[in-house]
Amino acid sequence: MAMLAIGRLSKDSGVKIPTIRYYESIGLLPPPVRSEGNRRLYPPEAVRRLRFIRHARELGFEIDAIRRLADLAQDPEKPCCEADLLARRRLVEIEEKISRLAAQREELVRMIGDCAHGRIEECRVIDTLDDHAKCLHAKH
Amino acid sequence: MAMLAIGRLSKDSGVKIPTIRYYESIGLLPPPVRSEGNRRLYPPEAVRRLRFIRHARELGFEIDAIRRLADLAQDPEKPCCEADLLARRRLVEIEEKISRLAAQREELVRMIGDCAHGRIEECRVIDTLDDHAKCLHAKH
DNA sequence: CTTGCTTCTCCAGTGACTGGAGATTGTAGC
DNA sequence: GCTACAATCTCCAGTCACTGGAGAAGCAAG
Repeated sequence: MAMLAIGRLSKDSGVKIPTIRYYESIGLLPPPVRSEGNRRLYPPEAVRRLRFIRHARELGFEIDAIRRLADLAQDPEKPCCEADLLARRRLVEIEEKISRLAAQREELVRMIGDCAHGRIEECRVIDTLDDHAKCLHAKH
Repeated sequence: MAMLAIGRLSKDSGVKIPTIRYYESIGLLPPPVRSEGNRRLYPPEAVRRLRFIRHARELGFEIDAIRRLADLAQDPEKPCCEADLLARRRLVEIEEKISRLAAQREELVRMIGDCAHGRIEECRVIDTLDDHAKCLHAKH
């Protein structure tokens, strides 16, 4: 089986070279064998592992969670409740983030809409920032 | 007028003491006068300025933007188009973030819903992470 | 043999804080 | 005045997940 240089692995997986090295340094990606000239040489499976990691990152999982997910993926016999739990946890996080952002959006829209585009003195944007009591929602 | 110690300012503004010192170090908050014993002594207006900053942070503005907003707030005669622009820019950012999160949410919900809670081998969560082609949307 | 590409290691920077160590200052009670 | 104890001081390191630069070495083609 043909081994891959880091540049090739990077292209095939969509993960940048420094990031691959970073993942190795934190133990997320196992250290590969080296060539005589000290270059990293990866087995073809590394592409799959890195794609897995990338995909999980794109869904916003933290490195620690990915470590666990990736370990689980190696072990087909285990029950999948932990994977499920991690996914649900991430989902809760996402929903919290969305509602926080939605509250921010609402207030910004109101600030911008109210603004008469005159001088700072009567600017709703500055005015609202200046006095939190002028927000409809104190939730953010 | 009574000057405030940093602990008092912190309580009145809702900004933690180390954060206040940090804001000073990056030039967001002007360095206050010092007591004989080298303690920071703030004028009462500092409370308002810090609340302004906190409110803007809660709306997700970056420090650089807040610097500009806070400077504008000092100058009632200026036109408010810059404040308006900064707010609109932040709004666009928020909307982008929300749509990215919504896409993540959608995929996670699908992964979790499809999962039969059996072994990893047939786990939809792991399976989907493993093969991005199994996502409906490649958008995240 | 030279040119240019890839890779190597090490280190510093990002943003916005947060917290700890160890020293000093201020204050309240006795 | 003395003793606790609280508040504050400075400096530095850590957070998270990378990202990029410097300078050196290896490698492939012409």
